[in-house]
Amino acid sequence: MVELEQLDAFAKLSEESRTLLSQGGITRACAPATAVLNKGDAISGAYLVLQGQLRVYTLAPNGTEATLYFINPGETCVLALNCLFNDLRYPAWVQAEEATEVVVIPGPLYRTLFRFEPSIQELTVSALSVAVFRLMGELEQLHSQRHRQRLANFFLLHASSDGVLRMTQQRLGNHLGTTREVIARLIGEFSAEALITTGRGVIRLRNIEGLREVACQSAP
Amino acid sequence: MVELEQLDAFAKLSEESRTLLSQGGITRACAPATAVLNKGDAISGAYLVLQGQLRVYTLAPNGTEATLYFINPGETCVLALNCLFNDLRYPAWVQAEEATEVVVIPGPLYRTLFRFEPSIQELTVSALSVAVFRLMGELEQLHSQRHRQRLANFFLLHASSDGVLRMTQQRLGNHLGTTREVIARLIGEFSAEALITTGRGVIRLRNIEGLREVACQSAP
DNA sequence: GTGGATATGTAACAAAAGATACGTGTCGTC
DNA sequence: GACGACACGTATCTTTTGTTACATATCCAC
Repeated sequence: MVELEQLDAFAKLSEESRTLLSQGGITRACAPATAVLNKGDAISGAYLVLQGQLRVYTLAPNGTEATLYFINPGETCVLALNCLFNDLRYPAWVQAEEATEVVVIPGPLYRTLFRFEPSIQELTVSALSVAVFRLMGELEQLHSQRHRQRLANFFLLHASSDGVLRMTQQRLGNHLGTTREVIARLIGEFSAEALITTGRGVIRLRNIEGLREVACQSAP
Repeated sequence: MVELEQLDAFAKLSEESRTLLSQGGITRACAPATAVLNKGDAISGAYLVLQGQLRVYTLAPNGTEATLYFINPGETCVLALNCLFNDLRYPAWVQAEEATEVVVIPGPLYRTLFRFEPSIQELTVSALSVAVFRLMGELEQLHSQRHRQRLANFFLLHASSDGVLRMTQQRLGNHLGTTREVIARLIGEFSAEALITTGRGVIRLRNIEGLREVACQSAP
């Protein structure tokens, strides 16, 4: 588990700020699959993930979800930063993927730190930058790729190093913003092409190169 | 036309920084419809739009464009900021929509200003924040709305106050990330429903309320 | 006004994605 | 081992979007 004290940005802080942070930060544990934030929530502070993974997603009126991005240990939630700096309500939903521990740094404290600590400025700007890049990449993909490509991509990105991905088709659909049936169809194709094998709640990648080809092939 | 001196952030700078900026900023005029930046370009500084409008878009392998966002006077290009702070190549294309004037603030100068001037920190963070919000909105729309809704939305957002939008169907297609034919089809529908009337290179909104309904109706 | 460039209308078809409706398989638990 | 909850497979149908292929219309320059 990552401790607050181990984070890069923390190490560079002044003694005073470090004390402020240690005393002012509120640690919050989130069980897997529980809601952390909902659309419209007021944001009390900056969210810093220590352990686990948060998933930020949208929920369309018809009920289909779509993952916007993940927040990994050491990263902060940019949408929360946004809300802090611009006094807005939270514009999406957040869920804990695994058992997750987050530190909430109260807004006033964060603003103070931002004002005086270069390393916090750095952290803020770079978190926002990364988010812009990720979102833009998503947007570009969504415009130019079919589900087939995006699914192959998802497999390659999220499988563990031994080529195994533990995830149900329903959840895959939620990530890509489509339905289980569509995922099943595509998985059927991939299976037939011997790119993967499947089990209950698990995908095993069998032909990484082939999947890469699918993920990269340009539109017709 | 907006002068550098009239911008909010500029007014709050120290005398010294103001001099630096006036001397270090490079003004660049861009004719309408010309390329300002291409994917892969190295970025020499922060881009600040004084006049006109820049359009940031992606170009899929099959040639279809899709607008990511617009940069209006007084705004900066966040992707350029990204590239500056993270030393990356530019990840998209930029085009001048109208006759546009931009100030390029060289990277080293901008970094210095960012380090010492709260108003520049503010500007940077808020530019990034706004971008994150816009991109997220786009992403959400793209997941949950059909072309029909998105087009109605585009009409409402981009028509002048008297309900006129001067834009060809080809360009509408480029913005929404689809082809002219699809736009023509939808425009045909809207026309038949008396929501709009059309001319060569111009759309006239006839029933704003009706369009709003189309734009807001939730998925089936 | 003629010609070329540009913009639009539209029909017909193909492909992708979404919706509906079941049947089947697998797991844990009682 | 019987049950229910959950996960998966699949077939069919509809809607939406993308493609192809022309015909027509408008504008500008000469």
